[in-house]
Amino acid sequence: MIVLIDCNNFYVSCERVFDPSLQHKPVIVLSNNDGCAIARSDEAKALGIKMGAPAFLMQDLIRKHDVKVFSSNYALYGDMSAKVMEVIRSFIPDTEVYSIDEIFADLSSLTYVNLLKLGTALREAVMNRTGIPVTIGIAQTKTLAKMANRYAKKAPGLRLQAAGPGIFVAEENFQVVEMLANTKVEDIWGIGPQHAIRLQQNGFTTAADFIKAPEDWVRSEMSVVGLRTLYELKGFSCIKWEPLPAKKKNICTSRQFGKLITGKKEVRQAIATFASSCAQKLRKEGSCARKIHVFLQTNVHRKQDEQYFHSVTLDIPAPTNSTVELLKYAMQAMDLLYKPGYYYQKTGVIVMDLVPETCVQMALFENTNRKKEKKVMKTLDELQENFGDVVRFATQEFNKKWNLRRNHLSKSYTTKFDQLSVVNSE
DNA sequence: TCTGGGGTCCTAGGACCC
DNA sequence: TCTGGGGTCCTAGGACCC
Repeated sequence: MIVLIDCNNFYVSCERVFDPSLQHKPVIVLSNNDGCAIARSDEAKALGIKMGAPAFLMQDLIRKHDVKVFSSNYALYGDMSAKVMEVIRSFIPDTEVYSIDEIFADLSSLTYVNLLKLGTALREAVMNRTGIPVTIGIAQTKTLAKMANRYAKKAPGLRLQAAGPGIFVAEENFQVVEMLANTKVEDIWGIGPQHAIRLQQNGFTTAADFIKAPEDWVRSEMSVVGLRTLYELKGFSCIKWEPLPAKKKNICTSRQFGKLITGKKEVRQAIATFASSCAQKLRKEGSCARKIHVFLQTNVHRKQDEQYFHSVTLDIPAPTNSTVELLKYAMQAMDLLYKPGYYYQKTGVIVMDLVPETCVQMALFENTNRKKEKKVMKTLDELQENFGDVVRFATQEFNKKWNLRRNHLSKSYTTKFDQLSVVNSE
């Protein structure tokens, strides 16, 4: 059996841990630039605030209902996530971290356990040790566990058996049947809006309908991905178990600007900053890139402006994770991309075609001193690790005009000593 | 004035090879 | 009058996830 543990309204719950006065109040956390709502408390959802809703359209609602608003604080959420995962692993060693707020655990190595009791114990332990509320779904496969988890959250009135608060166990056949019958196709993990429409058009409304669909039809309409989902729902595991995070194949850093920019200098600063961030992420992964892709675009939502969407991909002769080299190529790309006269809103750098740094093929005419450069990068990473963003390459500059808006940032409770407040005396 | 930022996998079709 | 057959690699685009 597979367990899926999912943190409830995770970013909001993190903010609540450090400010208990936020309990029972509508709270939302905004995306970068304070753009859209990306996490909502139950109270905020009840007010009709949708996932991804733009903040500037909700100003009245926020004022009227005194919604508490936060800029996203990823350093904090990352730390809290690690703590939650640690608690889970202390119960079940075989786990797969699926996202910042979700973790799968495989129970097959455990001898007989009462699943409902296990779920209850997990919820209580995570709450006691981290303050984060979680929901638990237990079933035969990952897809079914996902569904059980969702079912525990969304359909409390319908659950007949095998449920505690925030838990649903789909173990016996009748429990699975009940869950499938009460789950719509669009709520199945792996079925997005496009496939949901196609399924509905063909008379498949619920998961119980979908499970009866002919396999060759599913294969031709939804490819092998859809077929895997179908098998998973029938109780046959066919989604890979990945206990260790796989190495990334692409790494991307991109942002919208705090305000529209036009100048080449600002665009250059931004691209340099993102390229340098990609280089850092690459070194952390232990990978080198063979290609770099840079894109630059205007704001699609501003119909009155002339639009510009362009990108360039450059091959890198010898795979690298050196900031110096990546900056060089990023600047070449930037010169190809930038055209004056547009109001730019967003740019980004993607490093692609990654290879492990241990098996990097040298270029034919090597002219950089790799050993020396590696030392410089190592020092740079250590400085960053210990003191934050204190050293930069000249092109990045300081005093950015286009910095993110983060007007509602909570304190860095877990990462900065001077902002620490005593929360938990455990 | 203001609309996120990451990722993955699969498929079809073109280019190219013998 | 005739116009092969089989393969690989790469890329763009679509669909999905959080």
